[in-house]
Amino acid sequence: MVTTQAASVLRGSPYRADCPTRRILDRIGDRWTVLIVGALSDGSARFSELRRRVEGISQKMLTQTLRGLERDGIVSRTVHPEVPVRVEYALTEAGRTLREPLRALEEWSIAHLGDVSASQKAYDRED
Amino acid sequence: MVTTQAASVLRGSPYRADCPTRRILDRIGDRWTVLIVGALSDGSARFSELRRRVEGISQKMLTQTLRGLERDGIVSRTVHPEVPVRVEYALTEAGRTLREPLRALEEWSIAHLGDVSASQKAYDRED
DNA sequence: CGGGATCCAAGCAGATACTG
DNA sequence: CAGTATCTGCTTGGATCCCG
Repeated sequence: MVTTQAASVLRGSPYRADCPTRRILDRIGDRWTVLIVGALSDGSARFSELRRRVEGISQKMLTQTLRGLERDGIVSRTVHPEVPVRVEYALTEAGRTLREPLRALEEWSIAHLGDVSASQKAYDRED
Repeated sequence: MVTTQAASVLRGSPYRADCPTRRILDRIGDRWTVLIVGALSDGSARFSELRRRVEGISQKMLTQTLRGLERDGIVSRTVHPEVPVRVEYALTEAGRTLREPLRALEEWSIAHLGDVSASQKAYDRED
């Protein structure tokens, strides 16, 4: 989507496809972005190290997500032309400022995980 | 995945599939949740009103997302058995506390949209 | 080591038709 | 009005192979 529909959607009010929040959410909502930003919060890391930190991610998704983050200026990519190539990834300044809102979300998650789980169980039991 | 791998993943450190943040992100990252929560921040609304506020959403996705949010205890659903049925949706207490972290994310988006766009253009131009 | 390219399966989401 | 049900296309993402 966001192809032919995009044009017609652009008319609208808030909560629209062109809304900045929407743009960012499309990025951070992709399941891996937050994990990668989190993994890089401790400091820079190379490709294989990231792959180990973000357990469960495939090589394809790691590459793809990193490209997107690099494109958005959230992550920097540095190639060291050594014998076996070494590539370092790190948060940019913008990336570091993103940690705060993400942490807020994480704290909410931790604080409400119990409530959410309980609510889910209650919902599934009846109905 | 998360099937056979899940067991082996459970050993791990942070950034795992069972991590609370991950659970929440799977929910808010689904493209519509944040928009709906935002639309309900102004107060309760009925189905058709929500559909108008969150422009571009299909009836199916609105229903589906609302069910998920109701299950998570973030949104409440009240059926008024009147002549034409009237269904009111509103944020629960938990839902209201979620507005804050989401707003933080939104503010970051607005603050950095320019940087991100510029970075994207620069990235696309070269390379 | 750090990917790029390709193939393919599963799930997500839109359009449409029907219901209490 | 507020959905449910179904059919179907398209995207997402894993697996695999290959390259500098």
